[in-house]
Amino acid sequence: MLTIGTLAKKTGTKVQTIRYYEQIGLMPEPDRTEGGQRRYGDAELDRLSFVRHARQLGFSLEAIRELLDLGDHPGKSCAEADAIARRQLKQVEQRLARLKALRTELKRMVQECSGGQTADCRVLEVLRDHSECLTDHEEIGA
Amino acid sequence: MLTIGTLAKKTGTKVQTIRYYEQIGLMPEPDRTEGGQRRYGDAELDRLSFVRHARQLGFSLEAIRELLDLGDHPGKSCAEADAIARRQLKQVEQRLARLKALRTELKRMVQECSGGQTADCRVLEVLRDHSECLTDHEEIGA
DNA sequence: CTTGAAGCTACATACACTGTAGCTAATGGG
DNA sequence: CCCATTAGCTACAGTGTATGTAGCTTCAAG
Repeated sequence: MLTIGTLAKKTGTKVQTIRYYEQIGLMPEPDRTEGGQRRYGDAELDRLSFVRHARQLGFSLEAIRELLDLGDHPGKSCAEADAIARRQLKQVEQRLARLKALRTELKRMVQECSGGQTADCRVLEVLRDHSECLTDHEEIGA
Repeated sequence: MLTIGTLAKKTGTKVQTIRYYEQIGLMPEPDRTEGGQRRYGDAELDRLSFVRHARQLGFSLEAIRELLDLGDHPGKSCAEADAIARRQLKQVEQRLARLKALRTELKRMVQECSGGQTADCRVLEVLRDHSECLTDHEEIGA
């Protein structure tokens, strides 16, 4: 039986985050000691590892909820899990494209800064005047 | 004199967002009509354009606050603005690198899915067992 | 039996908005 | 001048994904 702290260490999660996952129903309510402390078994360790790994791959908690549910029904079609993963891949590719445009713009901004006074600063100038941008970039909220 | 709605349209911002920026002190308190409605001039239009453009480039509101402050003092050294932009560029490059690793992993996951039952689903399997990953990826919170 | 680490709950905070409810002002047409 | 519509107003709650804090309790080792 693992304490919450041990589980946290084993999965690279903060203790609060585990309690948060429990609160939103992503992790089950575990057994408790007489004193009221949480104790976890291997099933919980596996589940939390799955969650953390999926989070590292950028899946939302909602997507993870679906994936967990699919995993709980071994007879179900794999197609849904595949769709979720494909959706995620697409999102990642979109973000990549946007970030690349941003990098270009930022690089240009920084390269042109001559180190003088802010009155002539290229960084501020570029920010002031969008028309100077060579690329499209619409990053907000990504 | 522009209404908040016109300003919103011209800058591609939601009306609420403009009021939010005012609330957090990023935009000044504008003049009001007798009836209490906000009216904006060109200075505000410029300022908001600057803010939105910087947001599109991924700068945080805090960074933007600093940049605005630098812009208000034309005699100051450009170095600070440059440092902020460089910091931002570095962040973008880090995110790019991480996203590339993620894409690789997700692509592999999706390619291997044979479309059978979830019991044999490669997508779920990969998520279950981190050791199957070929690349490092530590995306959370990016 | 004591001590100190680790656990507990409940609540606040972060970021950058977005949405809602319920009301008021401004504007254009008849 | 009156009415309807559009746009504005405030105040507050909610989003997602945690993280931090205060003040208390339990557990395990010595």
